[in-house]
Amino acid sequence: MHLFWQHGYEATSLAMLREAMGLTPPQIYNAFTDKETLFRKALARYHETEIGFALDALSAPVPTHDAIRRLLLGAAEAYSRPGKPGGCLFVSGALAASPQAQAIADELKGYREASEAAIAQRLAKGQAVGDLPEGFSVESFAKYIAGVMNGMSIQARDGASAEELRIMARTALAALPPEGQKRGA
Amino acid sequence: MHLFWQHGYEATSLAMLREAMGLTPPQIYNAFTDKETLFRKALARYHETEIGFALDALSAPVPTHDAIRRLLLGAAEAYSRPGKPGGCLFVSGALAASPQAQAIADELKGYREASEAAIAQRLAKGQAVGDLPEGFSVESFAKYIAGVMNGMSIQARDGASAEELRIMARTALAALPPEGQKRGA
DNA sequence: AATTTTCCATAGTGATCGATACGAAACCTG
DNA sequence: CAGGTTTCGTATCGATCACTATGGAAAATT
Repeated sequence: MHLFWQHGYEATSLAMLREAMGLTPPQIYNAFTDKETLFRKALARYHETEIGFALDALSAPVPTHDAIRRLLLGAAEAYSRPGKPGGCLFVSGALAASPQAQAIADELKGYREASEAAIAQRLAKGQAVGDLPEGFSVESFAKYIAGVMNGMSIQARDGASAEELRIMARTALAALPPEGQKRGA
Repeated sequence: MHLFWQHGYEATSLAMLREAMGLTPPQIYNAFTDKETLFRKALARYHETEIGFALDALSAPVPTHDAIRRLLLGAAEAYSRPGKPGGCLFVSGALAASPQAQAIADELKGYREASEAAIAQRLAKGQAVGDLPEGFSVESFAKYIAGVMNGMSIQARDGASAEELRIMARTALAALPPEGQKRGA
């Protein structure tokens, strides 16, 4: 997973994986069928172990502003963990790919779009309970938040520290519209 | 240039370049020495022809807010031009690379860092003339703006339209601090 | 203990990578 | 029109890619 995260799908060779896992080629193919299946297993593991912060943030019983804050600050931390490749595997894994690996690139694009959709859903919920103004486009803002996270992923890859990413996250939060009036307030 | 932009440095094969340029392999190597030099030529051409908006925006004799607005709206347009690969070559060219192509990845990282530095320089100039508050960190905000542009590049690659990118740009601009008092005003 | 069976690492498969050696065609000179 | 030179495309180079067939060692059974 770390190799795919660091070098991307295509640039990670079987020889690198073999050495890192301490397995012989037949062992790898017995266990994972082929390289593409192995990569998908790595994606699933990444989803489970590295970016739980996102689901946690979006499903936490807190006001919408706080949920988005948790999301962005969680990303700042997850994208700059010591000992891990910087950024997000969903971005680094295959942003540009050869025609043969188009299916992999599309799969990662699907993950990114799912993230954006999850943000939009959380914003829509916030709008429904009055955390956000009526005339507010949740889709547009979700695209902004998802885009900022993608940008943080690249900044992390370029060496940005956790603190620098946190500052970027807090700056991005300033674009949120002022908190709406709660119905009961 | 379009092939490198679309598929990245490593995933673009000589066979693809040969077909696209209508040249034989020796012609390519006579003209460009090797693949790496050809890529650097493509980078230079990209810098000259596709992203002049950035230098224009940062050097325009307008208030700082307007300069940053021009920068982000210019990116929205440049990253979604019809007939061109989406996003920015400096991001798509080699975000993740094999160990053999580390030099290329580092070069692109250098371009990204130079962009961020140029933004910081423009913000510092704005702070000097009172467009921005005193206690404002130009480095942090430059990292935010550069990060947003990188994020726009990925959103564009995922199919975001020019209008969607413009909305993202305007949303990002809302994070700018309120315009400071001009000295003479 | 002898024999069979199972398993697994080594060695190699065809394909493709970036890059180039060689033969043919074209061209300028005498 | 002949000779010498230069240019240029084909065919191929060694290396590496993802992937697999095969030989030999270990294990299991009689």
